[in-house]
Amino acid sequence: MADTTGNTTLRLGDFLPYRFSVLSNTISKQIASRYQTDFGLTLWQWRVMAVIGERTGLSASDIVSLTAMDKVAVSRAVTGLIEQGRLERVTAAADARRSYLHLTAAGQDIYDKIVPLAQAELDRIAATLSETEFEQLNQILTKLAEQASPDRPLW
Amino acid sequence: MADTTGNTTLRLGDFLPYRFSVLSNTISKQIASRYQTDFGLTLWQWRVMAVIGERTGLSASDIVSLTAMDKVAVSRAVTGLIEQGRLERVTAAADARRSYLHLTAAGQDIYDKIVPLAQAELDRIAATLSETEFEQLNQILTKLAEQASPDRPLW
DNA sequence: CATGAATGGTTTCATTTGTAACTATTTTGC
DNA sequence: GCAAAATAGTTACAAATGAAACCATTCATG
Repeated sequence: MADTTGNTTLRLGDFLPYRFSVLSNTISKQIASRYQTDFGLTLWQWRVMAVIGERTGLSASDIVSLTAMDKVAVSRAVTGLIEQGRLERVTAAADARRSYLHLTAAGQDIYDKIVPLAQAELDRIAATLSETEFEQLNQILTKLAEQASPDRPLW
Repeated sequence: MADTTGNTTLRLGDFLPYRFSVLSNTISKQIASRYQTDFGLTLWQWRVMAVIGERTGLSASDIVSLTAMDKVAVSRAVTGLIEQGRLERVTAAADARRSYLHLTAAGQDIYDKIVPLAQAELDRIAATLSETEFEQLNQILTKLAEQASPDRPLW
């Protein structure tokens, strides 16, 4: 406590939220550009595919409540995927407002291609860290995420 | 290794880059909205102020090379800050292309208000974690950042 | 069983952001 | 000392994003 004014100057480059944001955006952009050039997918389209690939038949609003995407983003991603023939929509018999989403064969195809790719990205990240650090990071993220948005179930 | 196809389905909600991105965006949005409502600053305007507050007289391109912002973003942020009377620009005597940036009195004023606020945010984050976890996180971020963009000096 | 509220999803419009081209000035190489 | 390349910064335009209004349908209530 060398500063009695309370106005220590802030070192932006050391400031955790800033570093966090920069790093996260760097990683996201790399991933996004890869998915774009290799598969013509936006990050959000990929996220929608990832959710449906994991559990088929969910509706758009299921995706909204399961992820951090908002409904407009999901709607647009879904529209794009359908145009690309990678997703199909089946109106629910019981409720004409909602529809269930499924990967088409083509969709499943690239899903199967991307999953190992995503796994490889994760491995690349993990490789930078020791085993313990990797676990620590996951734990820390869980804590921070709970704190940052206590309301939203993580999954 | 229960899956011999290689196509383990991916759990998006557990996928580190995804979690990273969601968390970082949540935090950034909270901060941004605070700075916006309390001071009428965008996140980028604040970042420019933070850099200049720390070291006065830098040029826009110095900021670009020091931070992860690109030159258009910096240019726009600087323009905005000048319009708000929080930053001033002095063309360099030796080189008419560049100009040196300084906080005005008004700028210094809100800088001095924001710094403790930012500090408080950091404390709030730190409070979620144990002392060790906090250090671990910083170390891990450093490692990951080096890996993610080996080129850019951290500061 | 009709009316108002709620839900699922899309569309519209304004704002933000990114890319590329551009102006002005300075530097480099001959 | 002059043309070509480089640098600082801005502008113009396209694409991405977010907020709010908007349909259509279903649910809840009297």
